[in-house]
Amino acid sequence: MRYSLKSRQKETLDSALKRKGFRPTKQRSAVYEVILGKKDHPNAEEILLRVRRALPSISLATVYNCLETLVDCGLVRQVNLDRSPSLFCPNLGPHAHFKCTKTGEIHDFDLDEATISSLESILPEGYSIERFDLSFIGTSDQARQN
Amino acid sequence: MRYSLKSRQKETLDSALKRKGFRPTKQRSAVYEVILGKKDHPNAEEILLRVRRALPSISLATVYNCLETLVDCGLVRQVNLDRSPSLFCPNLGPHAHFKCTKTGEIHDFDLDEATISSLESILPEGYSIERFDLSFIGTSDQARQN
DNA sequence: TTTGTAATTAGAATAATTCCATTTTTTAGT
DNA sequence: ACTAAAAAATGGAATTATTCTAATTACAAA
Repeated sequence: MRYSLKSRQKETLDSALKRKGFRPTKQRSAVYEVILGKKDHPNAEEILLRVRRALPSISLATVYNCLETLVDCGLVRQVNLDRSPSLFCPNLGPHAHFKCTKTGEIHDFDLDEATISSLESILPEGYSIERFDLSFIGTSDQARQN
Repeated sequence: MRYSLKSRQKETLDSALKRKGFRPTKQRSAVYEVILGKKDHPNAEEILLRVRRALPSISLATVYNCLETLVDCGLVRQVNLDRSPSLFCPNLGPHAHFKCTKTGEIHDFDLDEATISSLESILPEGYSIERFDLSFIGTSDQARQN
């Protein structure tokens, strides 16, 4: 393999930033790495903790700034379930979220083309969709698997 | 017609409260009336303003308390779109929300049985659904119609 | 009608996020 | 490389929605 995972990530990041006219910085890169590094749904505070392992002086304001930039670039998705803090998610494919009311766990479920187009067909003419959020709230008997 | 709209509302409210062991109060009744009175999606602050026309001394804390009770009784639905304040909605039937990024308007779209069951079939065995939220973000060329 | 409990109230507290002013970094042009 | 201009990072203050607290008031069962 010619390129490591990290160097491919870096290229993705840099080209996405450049496309939007943003500058590459080590903070953005560190935040991006942290989000890709673990397939869970951390919030800004948790991301701060993880990023500080590599970049001890980064501030929470910067984490928020970086997240905003990454979301703007389409590299990361922001998820809001009820009134709890925003979560950030590396899964860019179309998917739904399931939140377990017992454990607080959040699971992703990929959506196939048929489901997506049947969802989008709910809206009549004249509505154009930028994105949609589908989330389920309930309980699951799956074990925690982070 | 034997009963006015309001007296039927009052019965619905009182029996739902009683079923859950909550007491009927004029504040709860006023908040409920306000939410049913206009088919839009007001937030707590806006509900406070509207309720004060009938009950000038009601406090914001009470509005929050009443809303929590009404949601708990299943009389009203709480809607959270991105990070903006919670909205409250009298439409109890299964529906999706559409938020227009240009006007901020929120429209409801009823979901039929087929759509609902196809949505629910996204989750595998072992997941039980208490509720789900489906919201679309985009633009619409419909005129504001509140 | 008392009496215990629940609900309302005003204001303080909290939590997530954004804003602001300053410093640091990055980039483009020399 | 050097430097000016623009963008980003930083720490702390400010904001906003919401919840909590402690005191008062209203309800409903006996």
